[in-house]
Amino acid sequence: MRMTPQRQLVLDALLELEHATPEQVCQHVQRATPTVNITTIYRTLELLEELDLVRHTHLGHGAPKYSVHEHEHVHLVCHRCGHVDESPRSVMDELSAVLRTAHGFELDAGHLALSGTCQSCAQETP
Amino acid sequence: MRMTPQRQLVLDALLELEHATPEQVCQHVQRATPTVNITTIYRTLELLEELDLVRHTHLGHGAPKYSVHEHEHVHLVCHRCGHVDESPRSVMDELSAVLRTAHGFELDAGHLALSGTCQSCAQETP
DNA sequence: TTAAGTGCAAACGGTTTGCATGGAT
DNA sequence: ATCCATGCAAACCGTTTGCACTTAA
Repeated sequence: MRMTPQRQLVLDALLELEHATPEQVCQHVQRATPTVNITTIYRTLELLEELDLVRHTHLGHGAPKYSVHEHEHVHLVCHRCGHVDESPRSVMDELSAVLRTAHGFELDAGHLALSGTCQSCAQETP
Repeated sequence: MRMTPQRQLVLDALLELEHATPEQVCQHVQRATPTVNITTIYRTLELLEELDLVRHTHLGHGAPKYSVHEHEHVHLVCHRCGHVDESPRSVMDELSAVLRTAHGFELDAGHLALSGTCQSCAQETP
């Protein structure tokens, strides 16, 4: 693999943006180098993910979010306001164990988000 | 609301198919009535969801799955083979309580799937 | 001089919109 | 006469593909 300027830019963007859609990564990269094409963003994200440098999470609607593969956490998406909160992975430990024994299922807590109603939205309609 | 033939067909399809994408619902409906347009499927699914007769779940990639709003369960999606298993909602009770106290987050266990590796895929690469 | 990386355009799957027609009240 | 529901076509967003051009090994 060659660490081309484009690839470095994508990685830099992810380090800065924390969680970003391919589209957002592209915009960020294009501020520095406007010629970079979104196709390259997609291809680079796929590559970086194969190298385990990057992960993506499906938040429910629309495009997935990419982030550097560190500090894993669980995503809590509010389906009313769209706000995304985070919780340490450890909150899933118990569930993880249950699913393993009951289904033989190895949970990957980071990959899919949890959906629900966030605190402030829940207060609006008590 | 008027229960038109099209709407009844969509509801019937969901009762029969259990979990289906809008596309799959459409194909099923069109076997009985080929003239029904996919736009109507989308509009009807949205309507039925507002009436709480129907729910949709994001399984990660591609189109969401719709089902009649009964016997709620958690979806376990294998990100290797794509297989979807189900688990009773109660497996999330503990997590649900933790998220409520720690984040004020009201978990909606049915709406988003859990991602991981299913039993048979896990055995292939032990 | 071969292979990998890129940009561009075009296709794609899934979804939404605008608009004109049709039926039920 | 009005309004809701439908079909159709076109636009839309996010993503992937094919292909030609470039560049580094």
